[in-house]
Amino acid sequence: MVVSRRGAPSRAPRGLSKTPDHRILVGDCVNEMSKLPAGSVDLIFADPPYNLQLASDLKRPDDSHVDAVTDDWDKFASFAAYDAFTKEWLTACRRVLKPAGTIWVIGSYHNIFRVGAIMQDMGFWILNDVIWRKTNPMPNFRGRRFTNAHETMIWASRDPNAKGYTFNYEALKAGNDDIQVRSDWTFPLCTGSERLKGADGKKLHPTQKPEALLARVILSSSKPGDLVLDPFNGTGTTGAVAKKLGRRYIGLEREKKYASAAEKRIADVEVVPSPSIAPFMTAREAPRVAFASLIERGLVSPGAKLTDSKKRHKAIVRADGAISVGETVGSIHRVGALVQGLDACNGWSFWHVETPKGLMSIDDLRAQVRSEMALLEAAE
Amino acid sequence: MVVSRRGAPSRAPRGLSKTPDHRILVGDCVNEMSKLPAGSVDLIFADPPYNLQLASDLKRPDDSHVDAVTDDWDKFASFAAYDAFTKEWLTACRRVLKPAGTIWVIGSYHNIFRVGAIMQDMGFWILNDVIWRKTNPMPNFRGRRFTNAHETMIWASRDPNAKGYTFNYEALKAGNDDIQVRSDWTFPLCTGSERLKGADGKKLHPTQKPEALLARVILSSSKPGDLVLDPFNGTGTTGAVAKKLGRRYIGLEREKKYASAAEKRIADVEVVPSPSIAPFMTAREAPRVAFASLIERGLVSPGAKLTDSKKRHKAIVRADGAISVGETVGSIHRVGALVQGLDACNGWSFWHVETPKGLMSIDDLRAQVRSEMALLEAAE
DNA sequence: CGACCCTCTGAATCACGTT
DNA sequence: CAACGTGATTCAGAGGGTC
Repeated sequence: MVVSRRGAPSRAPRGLSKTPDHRILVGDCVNEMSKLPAGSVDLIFADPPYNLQLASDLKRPDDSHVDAVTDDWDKFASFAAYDAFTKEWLTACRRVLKPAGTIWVIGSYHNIFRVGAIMQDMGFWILNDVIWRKTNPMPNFRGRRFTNAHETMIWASRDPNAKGYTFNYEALKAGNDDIQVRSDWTFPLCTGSERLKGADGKKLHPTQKPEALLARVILSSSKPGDLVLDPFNGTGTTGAVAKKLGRRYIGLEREKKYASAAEKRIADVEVVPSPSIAPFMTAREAPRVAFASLIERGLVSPGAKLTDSKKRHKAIVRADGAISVGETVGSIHRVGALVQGLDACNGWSFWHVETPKGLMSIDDLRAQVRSEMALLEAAE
Repeated sequence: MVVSRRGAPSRAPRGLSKTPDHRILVGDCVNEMSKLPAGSVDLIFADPPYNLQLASDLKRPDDSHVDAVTDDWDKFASFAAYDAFTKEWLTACRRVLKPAGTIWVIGSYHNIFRVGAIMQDMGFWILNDVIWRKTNPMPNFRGRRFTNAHETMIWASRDPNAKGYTFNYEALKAGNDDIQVRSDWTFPLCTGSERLKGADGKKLHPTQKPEALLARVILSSSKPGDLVLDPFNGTGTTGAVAKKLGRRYIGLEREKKYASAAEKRIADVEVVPSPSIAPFMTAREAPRVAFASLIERGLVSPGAKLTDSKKRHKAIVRADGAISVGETVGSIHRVGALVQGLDACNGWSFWHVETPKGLMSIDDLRAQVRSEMALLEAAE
């Protein structure tokens, strides 16, 4: 069972749960989503169909059928049909998404501009557009355009100014040689043994995405135990990677052929060892330690002298946990800002104290307190 | 005299012409375009306001202020207002464009989806979307998103199935080591001496584009002697590059300050004797390979054990590309430094992994990825 | 003159919990 | 719900000064 390190499991224990952790529902995605509870999904990944043939299976806003894409008029008619289709499934997605959930949509220039504009109009808030750079794109045979070597993903929160969405910044950065991950990602196409084949030995699905792409999506914007939904399940890449990474999954798929292939695929997936995906404590999430508690624990004495690392500024520690420079009294942050003439300052990293081992930042002393606290908690 | 490559001069001989080859018209771009003859322009490059929306100011971690775009021209009341503005200038552009002319529009995720959808609705036909990958983007200071490291350009013809638009495929390919030019281009920001400065020594314009970007746009989709138009002239980068490459130019600019600076700039430009493409097709950078990509490519598994060459230290590989020793999680470099009690460590040479061929440094695995990438690129 | 260090800056939708 | 206080957070490159 996947458990967050700091508290309750994010789902019911397996024995009590009536629904499996990974399931594919066969049917129209809008219809299937209508049966799911609102605000229940942590992360959505959607790879909607975007060729005009598929759009032609859809209906115009006036409910008439679009039956051909042969002439220009119908090309524009199918834009309208495509927009209506897009609004419909995005509306259903927005309903099932948790307030702090986020959604990824992938597309090419044929559809991504329409999708992006509609998402903005619906109230989604774009966090990033991310480019998948293909290392091995299909060349442009006729030499009339640039090689179409990328696809675009939109990553958005449900609402403007959504608070608390998941972005595993520190882990991503650590996996990227300590440099923050950019909005352009480079991956090869899904080929070789990863590509699902039909009975005829041909590729089963025309747009199967590489697992590496999904892995970065899921690792960046969800936590173990989270519920991931893919309204256009296809070969189940999202589900396979979600399971591998310890996330729960619901895939929606209209065609039984794909649904059953995906089910087999997901069933065969083994979950990676849990330590390799366990959440870890980031600086942001670390428990608060007041400066006063350093004094209470005897790590800093009232009356001690604080300086910055270059000893340009001095402050005196008060018994109450405030510090003073001349007549000025305030928190480590406020006084640190004041002496530097800045609006803000992180007092923990700015101020240092002389110790037998040399000058030490009070942040290092705080780390001592935190590790003591962790030991105490473990002993409980 | 500048002539079209394939025959007749594309304009009147200089002695008879009343209009200069390179000019800037001061005024609202829609109004100014209404005075130009229909179907007279070969290529449009447009860098419209992006409609950036956050008013609150952003600071770097060192508390310095980020000089963002806060100009009035980038303020719109709503998406609807921005859409109306976009439709207006695009309509004017479409009128002045020749039937075989093409248009480029650059933007970011704030506006490009709206612009693209409107272009499609108006009947423009998208030929490519092209990504400008910035080598040196501004980082994400708060660590809440991916580094916004690219902008998107839409390249479109006036009509669906437009015949005879200019695309200098062979020349581009020849200038790119005989490989088709892809839809993702890598260039640095416009900085240093190329960046126009005001009297105060600060940047004159907040959004000046690099000349290398415009050079590739103009070289790819226009011919010498062609008329290039930029409805949002700004500092005149489009005009300067157009002149350098032997194209004619009309720039439209509302603010006199920018118009006069651009006029001086363009006047100083010398036309290159025979436009050669090679200098603009910058070499591809050596690919940077992150530790996470070894996992993504299956060379290292999540949960695998890393050791140093003498097997004194052990670490576990996480799915996200970080590694862990006990409760400690971090990059290969940071954790390598920690276990050795050092300030720094090159994780690539320090950590090894057990393979069928014996203990192998992860640096050797990285070399494998690099050679695979080189092979794939060469095979394009 | 090079090596090294410090400073500055670039189209950016860049917290969050408590009171 | 607004105001407030704490405190977490950056990459590449240009340019200038010093040793």
